[in-house]
Amino acid sequence: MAFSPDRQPALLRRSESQRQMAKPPTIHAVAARAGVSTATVSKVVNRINVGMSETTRQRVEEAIRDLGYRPSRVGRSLRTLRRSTIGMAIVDASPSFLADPFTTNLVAGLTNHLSARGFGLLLHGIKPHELRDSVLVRESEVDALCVTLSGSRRDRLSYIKLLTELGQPFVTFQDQPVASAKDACFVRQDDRAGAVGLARYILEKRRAKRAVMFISELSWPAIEQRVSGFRDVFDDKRVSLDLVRCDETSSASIVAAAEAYLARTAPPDVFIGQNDQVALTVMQVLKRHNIRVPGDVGVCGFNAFPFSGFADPPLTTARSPAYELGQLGAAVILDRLEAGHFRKREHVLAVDLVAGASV
Amino acid sequence: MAFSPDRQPALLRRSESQRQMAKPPTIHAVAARAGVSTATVSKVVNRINVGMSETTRQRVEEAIRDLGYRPSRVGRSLRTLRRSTIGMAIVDASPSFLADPFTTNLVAGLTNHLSARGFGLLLHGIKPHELRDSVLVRESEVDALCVTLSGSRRDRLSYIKLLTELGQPFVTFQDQPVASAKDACFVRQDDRAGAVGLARYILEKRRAKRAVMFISELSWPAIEQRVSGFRDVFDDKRVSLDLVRCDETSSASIVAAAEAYLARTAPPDVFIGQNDQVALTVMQVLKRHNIRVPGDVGVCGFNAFPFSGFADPPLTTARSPAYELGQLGAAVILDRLEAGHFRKREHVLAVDLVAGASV
DNA sequence: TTGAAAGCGCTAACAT
DNA sequence: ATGTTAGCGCTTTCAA
Repeated sequence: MAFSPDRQPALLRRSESQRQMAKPPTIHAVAARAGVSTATVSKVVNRINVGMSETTRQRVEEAIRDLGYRPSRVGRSLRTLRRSTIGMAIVDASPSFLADPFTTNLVAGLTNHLSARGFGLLLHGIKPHELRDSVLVRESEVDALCVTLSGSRRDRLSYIKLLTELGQPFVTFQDQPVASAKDACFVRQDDRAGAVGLARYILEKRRAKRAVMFISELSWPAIEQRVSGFRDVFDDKRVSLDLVRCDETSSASIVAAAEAYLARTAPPDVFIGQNDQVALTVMQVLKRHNIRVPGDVGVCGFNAFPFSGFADPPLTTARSPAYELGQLGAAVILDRLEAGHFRKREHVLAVDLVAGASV
Repeated sequence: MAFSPDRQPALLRRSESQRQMAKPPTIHAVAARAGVSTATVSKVVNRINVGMSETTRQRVEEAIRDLGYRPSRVGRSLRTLRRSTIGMAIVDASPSFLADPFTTNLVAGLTNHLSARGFGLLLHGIKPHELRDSVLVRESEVDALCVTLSGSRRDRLSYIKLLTELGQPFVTFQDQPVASAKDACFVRQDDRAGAVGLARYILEKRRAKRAVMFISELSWPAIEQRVSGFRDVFDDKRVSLDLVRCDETSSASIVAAAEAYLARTAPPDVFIGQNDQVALTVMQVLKRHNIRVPGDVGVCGFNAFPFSGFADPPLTTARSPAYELGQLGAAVILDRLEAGHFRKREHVLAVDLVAGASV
């Protein structure tokens, strides 16, 4: 039965105009060439070799090689209702959402674990107000979702509600468990305990009455936990804690905030950065003001990213197991897909003190 | 016609045992609920509203909302033969392949551009010898590929040959054009010119007879270009250039290499890092040896990652437009998909000198 | 203004 | 040991 050109759908006509785009061979082409049925080809591709003659297998493999056949994951997914793909949504206002070493290592841990098991990671950076309209939410294309959220507690709850309504399992990183999210798992590190450890260490090393912490304008759950950890220890010991907000993705903004703070008050006893980048930047400002670290003031960061140890002095900080969190999240979600439910609602990894020489 | 349970495929049976996994509503469910055909639902979903009654549209939208229907991208892709997904393969030996700020910014630029246009980015970190067996290569699941390659020129050529044979368009980042790759585009920055600029700047600022450059064990095309740029200028002015190899992903390895170098010879006039991390780490080692920068020796890096400016002294380096490369790569590949061919074989972005105070 | 129907590439139960 | 067949969810042409 010959098709008249007009009967062809517009889409196919368009792609036909793309000369380079020779249509890739399908399982039918392989079957025809090998002189077998598509079912047989499928079995060879999927290594279901029970009771298949060696010669047939070889003929099929030859045909696959000759034609350069690559099975279409789309066809398979439609049939099996599995996509072997996990979506990762990083909800962040900054276009350089991937610039933070924490996120970066998290994603690396995720992909490495997933890749090794034949799963792909579909990455999406999403602006906070765009989550509802994002492809990941609007359309169904992954087996499960991973998210790192930002914004106020209220915002985050609304995102979690939105995700829950999708009816897809998801893992959130660095967020507190939410009971109403039934098919979700909360993977995080113990930021609070990490901050408590740092705070105690600081008070061991030096007498302190005043501390200041530089944090981001955008609220992140992990940062709130860190603040709360510091505050608990400091309150107990009657140490005051100022909070200074800045755009932590911009060194200029951190510098400006530090300069402004130093202009308006005498140096405190301790400067705390919400992460290492902030702490190191503040340390440079202190140097320019001839304020010695740790002589005059102490400085500490958070995350222990690789080069924090090579600052001068080496930064006192806490090691965030970001890569491990990513791996764990991947493992947890693959297990969920197998078992049909999350075995635990929450996983918490420890944060260890890294004693530098800046406190 | 009733199905006996036994007739159900194993896969469906298995997923049935996953109680939480209620099968998501399909376009048929929506059609049934709205009392229209699937064709009509499809038109509503895709906003093809020509000649559709307002009431029908509303009924359909209501049904969509009531059921929480999300169109399946798999079904659509199978029909349209488009996946709206770009694969990104980062061929790197290190499991923390995403840790490098350059790569990180590249990927951020890619996803941001793609996300905004409804495309997803499927991320895969791949070990050099595993490319041939990776899902991205073995199976067909994306419209096009992006790659950053590593290894010797010969290795890279073999990867490019492999990718060419897939019959899929691809973009490589930071690699030299290869004529035999017909349906490929080479997007890179002018590393060579960047190095030439740095070398000239160094020789303007100080008399130098000996330079040493710390580079990675694994060969990267961009690094080769940088070496070649430095060498050209230095050869011309009779400045010697030693190359020292180390594992640039490990600060311990950089430190060890620097210590070993200093133990075996007098300090040279200039230390060059293949990137900022290497340069900053070397600078710390110099400090510990009481070798002043830039008093005794000059130091320069490459990439100008955000915190290189806050080292002490601020690092002299060259700004790599990694984020822009990612955006450009995305734009180039989407255009290829539309036009049917790459309009240019190569795109080169400039690398600008960042004069710090370390030279 | 709407619907019927074909078919995208693949898998797996069942028949042969 | 291999083949037949139905159908996964969707889009689009053409008919009504």
